[in-house]
Amino acid sequence: MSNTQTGSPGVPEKPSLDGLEERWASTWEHDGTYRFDPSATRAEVFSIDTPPPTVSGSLHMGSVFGYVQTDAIARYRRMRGWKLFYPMGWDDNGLPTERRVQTYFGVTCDPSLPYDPDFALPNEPGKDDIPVSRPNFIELCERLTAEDEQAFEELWRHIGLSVDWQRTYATIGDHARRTSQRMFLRNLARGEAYSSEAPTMWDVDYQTAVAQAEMEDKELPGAYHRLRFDDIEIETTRPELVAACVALVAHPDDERYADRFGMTVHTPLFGVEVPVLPHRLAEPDKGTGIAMICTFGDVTDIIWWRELNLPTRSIILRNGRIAETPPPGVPDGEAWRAIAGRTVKQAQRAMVEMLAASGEMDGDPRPITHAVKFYERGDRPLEIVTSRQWFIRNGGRDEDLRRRLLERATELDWHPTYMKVRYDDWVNGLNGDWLVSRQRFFGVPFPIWYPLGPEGEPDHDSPLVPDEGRLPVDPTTDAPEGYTEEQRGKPGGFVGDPDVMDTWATSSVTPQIVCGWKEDPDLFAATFPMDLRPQGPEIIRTWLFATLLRSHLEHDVVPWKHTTINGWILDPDRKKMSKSKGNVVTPMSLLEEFGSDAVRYWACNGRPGTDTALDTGVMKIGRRLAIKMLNASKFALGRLGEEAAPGLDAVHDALDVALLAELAKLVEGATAAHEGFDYARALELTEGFFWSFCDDYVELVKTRAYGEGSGEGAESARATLAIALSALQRLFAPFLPFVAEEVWSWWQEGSVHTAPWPTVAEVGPHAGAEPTVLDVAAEVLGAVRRVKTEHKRSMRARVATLTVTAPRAILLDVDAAVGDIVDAAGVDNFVTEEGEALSVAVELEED
RNA sequence: GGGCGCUUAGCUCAGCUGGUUAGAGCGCAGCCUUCACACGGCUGAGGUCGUGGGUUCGAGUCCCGCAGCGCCCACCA
Repeated sequence: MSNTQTGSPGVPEKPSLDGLEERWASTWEHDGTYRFDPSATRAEVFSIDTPPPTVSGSLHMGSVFGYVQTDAIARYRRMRGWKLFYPMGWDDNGLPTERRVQTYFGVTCDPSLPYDPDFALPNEPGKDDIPVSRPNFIELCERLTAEDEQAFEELWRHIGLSVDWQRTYATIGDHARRTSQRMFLRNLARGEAYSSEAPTMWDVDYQTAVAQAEMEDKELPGAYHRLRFDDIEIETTRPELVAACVALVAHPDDERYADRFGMTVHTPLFGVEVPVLPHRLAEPDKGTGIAMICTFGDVTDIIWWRELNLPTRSIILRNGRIAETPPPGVPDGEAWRAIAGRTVKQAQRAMVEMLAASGEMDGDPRPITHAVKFYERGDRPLEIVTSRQWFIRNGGRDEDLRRRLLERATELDWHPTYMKVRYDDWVNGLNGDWLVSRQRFFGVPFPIWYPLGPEGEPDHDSPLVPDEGRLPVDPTTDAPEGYTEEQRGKPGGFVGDPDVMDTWATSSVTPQIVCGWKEDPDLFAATFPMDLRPQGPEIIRTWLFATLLRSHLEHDVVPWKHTTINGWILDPDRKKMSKSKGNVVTPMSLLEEFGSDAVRYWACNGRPGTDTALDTGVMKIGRRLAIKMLNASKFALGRLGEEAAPGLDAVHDALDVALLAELAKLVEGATAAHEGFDYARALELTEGFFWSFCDDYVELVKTRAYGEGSGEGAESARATLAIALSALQRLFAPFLPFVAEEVWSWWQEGSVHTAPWPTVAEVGPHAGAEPTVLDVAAEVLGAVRRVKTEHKRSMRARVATLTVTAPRAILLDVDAAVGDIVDAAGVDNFVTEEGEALSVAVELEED
C-alpha cells in the first residue's frame, strides 16, 4: 500500500464503510492475497474441502452462514502462518440442473443420439422439446450454469470469502467427470463396485432408482384392510398387491400359526396357492400377527423374499401402473382385468370393491396414518421394481466394512463432537449397498460398455472399460477400445451403459478433484489428506459418509483431519417476525443494507453446530462494531502525529501496563478458541475487550496521550494505544475482513490478512501483570458518570471534589492512575480516604 | 420405537473443567448537541436460569425422571 506518501498516517477525514467491499475485494484479487502457493509442502499447508454449492436458483442465507464461518476459520489459519489451500466448487451436476435446462432451452436429452458438434438452438422456441444427445445436453447445462456460477462467485467475493478464485471447479466439468470415472473404475477393478439385477426403490415419476440416502418418510393417510386367505386373516395397507402375494409369514414362536407353517392357503380373488412360512422379522403384535409377502410392497418384503427364496410376482411397472399381463401363476381372469393397466390408487379402489363384494374382506378398511417412503424430490410414494443397477459396497451388507468405516470416523475430529453420532447412526442403519446408478441423463456417465452376443444380447458380466487415459468418456457416444462406432447396438458389437451416477458419487470425490489426484502429484502430496471439511448437518449421511467411504477404499485413509458441522438457519417467518411486505430476503439485499462485515458478524456469532435465527438486529450490532473500528482507529492513529508510535519500551504507566496485561489474556483466549474451531468465542472475547478499550481505557488516557503535555506519560500511552490497536485490528480480521483491512492500511504495510496473528509475546514483560488498575480506574470513572447522569449534567461538567474511599490496596491502584482519572472525569480536587469498601463521592460544580 | 441438541431478562444469545450479589446486545426508560464516533455516548430498570427429585459446604453449571421445541435414525405388514 502506498497511501502514506505524505509521511503522515493515511487516515481519512471521514471514514466510512461505503464501498469497502468492492475496493478491497479487487485489491485482494489484484495482489493475489489468497492465492495458493504451489511450492508449499504438506507440513505448511492447511487445505479446506469446501462444499460446492448447488448452482440452481440463488444462494440463500443458510449458505452464507456456513461459508462465512468457514472463512473465519480459514483467515485465522492463514494469519497463523499456514499456507491456505482454499478452493471453491460448483455443484452443477444433477437433477435440479437437468430440469432447468429442459425448460429453459426446450430440449430433452436422448442418450441414443450421436453427438452433434454443430448443434445450435433455434431462434424461436418450437412447440415440442428438441431431442439432443447427452454431450450436447451437457454443453447446454454448462452454458446455463456458467452464468449462475459467475453470480455466485460475485456474491462470495462481495462477502469476502478468502478463496483462491483461480482454483474453482464444476462437478460437471471434464476434470470432475474424469476423477469421478477414474475412482469408479478403480472401485470396479477391486470389486467394490458391482452391478446387479435386484429389487430397488423406484420413483415412478422420475423413473429412476433411488438410493437410501435420498429417501425420506412422509406421513400419509392409509387404511388397514383385513383380508381372508382361506381361514387365515391378514391385515394389509396395500390390498392392490394381493396379486403379487407370494407367501404369508408369521413369527416362528407364534402359536396361533405354528401348525400352519409349511402348509398353503389361497389368495383372495385370485385363488393362488401360497405357503405359510415362519420368519423372525414377523411381529406377532402387528395386525393379526401374520403378514402377506408381496413382490414388492416394502423393504421387509425384499428381505423375506430373499431369505425365504420366494418366487417373484411383480405387478407394478416402472411407470407406476399395474402390468397388462399377470405374473406367472396368477390367472388372467376378471379380477386381474379389473386392475390391469391401472395406477396403484385405481387398482386399490377396484380391489377393495371386489374384495368387499366377494366377502373376502372382513369389515370396512380402518383408516390410519403411516410413514411411507418417498424420494426426497418426489410426489408419489416409491415403489419397488426389479432392475439392473450399479452398487458400491458401503458396509450395508458387510459387517467388517461397516466396522472399519465406524472406526475411520473416529480418526476425524468432529466439531462439535456430538455430530459424530449422526454418522454412527447412519452407518449402523444401512440396509444395503450404495445404489449409485440413476436412470437420468445429466450426470457423470458410467464409463462402461457391454459386449453384445450373437443375438444382440448384452453381457452384463463382462463389462468393457476404457483405459484411464481416455477419461472422461461418454459410452453413449464414444466407442470402447477395439470397437468402432458402427458396431454400436449390432450383434457382436457393443452397447454403452445408459445410466449416470448418483450426484453423490461425484461429490464424494471432491478431495480428489481439488487436490489433483492422479493429475498433479505434487499438489496432491501437498494437500491430501485435507485438513478441514466444513458442511451442513443434513449431509453427514450423504456427502461426508460417501467421501469418507471412497477415501477409505482408495487411499485407506480418512480424507480430512477435522470436520466442522455448521448449524441451521431458523426461518424468521416461523418465528413471528413480521412478514416482510413482499420483500424476499436475499443475501445481497442484506449485504447491501448492513454491509458485508455486519452480515459476517451475524454469521460468526452462530456457535459451531448451533442453530441460529436470521436476525437483522445482530447485523446492526455488527455494523456498529465496524463503524466503531473506523472511528477508534482514526482517533488513535490520527493523533499519533508524524513520527511512528513509540514501542514497547516506552510503556511505563501502571494503567498502560494493565491494559497490555488484559490484552495478553485476550490474545491467549481468542487463540485458544480458534484452535478449537470456536470462532464465535474468539469474536465474543475480542468484542468485549474492544468495547471496554474504547469506553474506558481510551477515555482515561486521551488527555495524557494527546493533550498539551508530553514526556514519558504521553509516550507510554501512545505506545500502548498503538500496540493494542494493532492487535485488535488483527484479532478482528477473520470476522470483519473489510474494515480490518481498511484501518490496517492507514498505518501498516501489506494486508492485515497475511499479517502474523498476535501473540502474547507482543506485550512483552507486561503479559503477567495484574490488570486491577484498569478495573479500579474504570469503576471510579463509571461512578462519576453515574452521578453526572443522575444530576442530568453533561459529561463535561466539572467535578469540584472527588472523594474515593477504599481499602489500602485499592487506593494504591487509584493512585497509580490518578492523573488519568482526574483528566477523564474533569476533577478539580481529588481526595482519597481509607475505608472498608470502594465508594466514590462526587461533588459537582455549579452550572 | 431409538438417538442427538435446545429450553437462562420482552427478543436474540453467552455462561469453559460446579464457588462471592447470573452476563452481553437489541428493545425499553432517562440523560448528554462530548473537542474519534448522533450510522453516537453515558446511565438505569428488567431473570425464583422449563419442571420434579438427587449429589455437594455450595448447582444455571454434575446425576436421574418429566414436559415442550427442533433435528437425525428406524424392516412403517
